[in-house]
Amino acid sequence: MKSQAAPECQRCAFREHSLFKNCQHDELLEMNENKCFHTYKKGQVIFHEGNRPFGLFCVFDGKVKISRLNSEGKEQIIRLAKSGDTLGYRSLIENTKYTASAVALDDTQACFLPATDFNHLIDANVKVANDLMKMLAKALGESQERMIHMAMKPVRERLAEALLLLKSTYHKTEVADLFSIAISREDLAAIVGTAKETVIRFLSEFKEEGIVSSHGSTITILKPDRLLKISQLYD
Amino acid sequence: MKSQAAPECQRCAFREHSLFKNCQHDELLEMNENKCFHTYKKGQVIFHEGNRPFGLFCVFDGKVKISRLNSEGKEQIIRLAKSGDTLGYRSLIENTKYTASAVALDDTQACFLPATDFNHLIDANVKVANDLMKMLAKALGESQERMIHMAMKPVRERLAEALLLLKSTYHKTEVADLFSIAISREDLAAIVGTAKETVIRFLSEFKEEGIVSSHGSTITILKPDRLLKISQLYD
DNA sequence: TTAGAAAAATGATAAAAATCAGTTTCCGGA
DNA sequence: TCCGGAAACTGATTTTTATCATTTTTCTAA
Repeated sequence: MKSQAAPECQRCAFREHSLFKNCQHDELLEMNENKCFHTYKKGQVIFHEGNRPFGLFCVFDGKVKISRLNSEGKEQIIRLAKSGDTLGYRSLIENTKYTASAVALDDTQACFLPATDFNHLIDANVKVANDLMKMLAKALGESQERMIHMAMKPVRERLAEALLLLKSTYHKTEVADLFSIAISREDLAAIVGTAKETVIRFLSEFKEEGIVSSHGSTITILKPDRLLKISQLYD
Repeated sequence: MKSQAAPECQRCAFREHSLFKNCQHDELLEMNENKCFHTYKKGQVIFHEGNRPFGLFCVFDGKVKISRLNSEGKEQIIRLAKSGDTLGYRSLIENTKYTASAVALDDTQACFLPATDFNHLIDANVKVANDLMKMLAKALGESQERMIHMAMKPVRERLAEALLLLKSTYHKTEVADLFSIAISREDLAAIVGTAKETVIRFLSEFKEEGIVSSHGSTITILKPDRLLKISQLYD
């Protein structure tokens, strides 16, 4: 991986769709001064469950999973983060320890904004505070939706949903064609909330039905519309 | 049920533990002017999934379930609300339709604050806005926790957890003794996320083990500590 | 290019939970 | 207090998912 220079906040391509879209120019300059640029190899831990948060992470490049392990070592992925997404804001607001860990799924670059700067920003800029509030509300809605799906939908439908989630997280909209992703069956099972063998079995079904194809760990979605229908069977 | 006069916000006993704990006196007076007091019989709908929110509800007396139905008519309870709790704030902030319905579990009284007043309040009072932000963050944490438990914990443990949730929601701390609650097995199953027969079976196990007792729909928790242990088996 | 390890895939079986079909208990009103 | 409907409970069975064991495929690095 070639090392890159830290991107400047005021020129960051992802800012327009991030929490910082309503920052003023001087605020961006200050943020840019105080932030700290980090790179993480695939599989590396960005922060760890139980630790105290000292600031906010903002993903610049790569993908991140936010997940929790239970006492038996089974993992559940809570959400995925991509460029422009922020990590750790909930613990920061609640002023509690991290309740989940963040791990790079690909080689990842992220900026770190110290807690004091973050707090100062939301105190100073009402627009940003409002955007943060909306972000929380949106995340809450998504989390409740997910909770309900865990309780009510069988694995086959949750798997269809998970594949569509991956598509929407990873797909570059410019590319019109088929969507492919390399993901371990273990990670996929940790999103769906099931065992990896069960994921493999339903994936095999999807393959037989011509909905997806696969080679090694790479899954190609052939018919996203079919997946959508499957995921909505009991809505 | 004897009809009561609408309580005054500025004297409301639940205000200290509510979203409005940091309201100023004049704000409370104005809120009191603009609010609208409602009473609901047990089982009555307070708001309905799919409808547009026009304001915020604040429970004065009684208990409320917030839940969703799937296409097969199966219900999942998202959360319970009691005196001092607010309903509908997420939809209001996101400016979207309700994604769940609120139904009175007992005879319930609630105040309704129009959206414009609510919005005006959080624009005018930074403390309230901050409390709202913290409330959202807390709710998000709880929702994620619940999602993870749905995915990772078996029914027996989720039932133990649900019984403790009911205890913490309904129990008046003054009363030191045993906690009892009348709740239909159907509602209990809708909290746990399982079938009512399954709830009944595990309740029978708990009874055999002397952890709870029951008569009709009333469940008495004899050994809350045992429930806590059971609920934490795989944490 | 090929050996060996890791991950995907498949098969067999066990465990957990849902569903269906009853029976018993509870509770409110005549 | 007795009757009837509703809800709690129990049992039998099926369905769904997890687990364990094994084979096959893929990927990597010598």
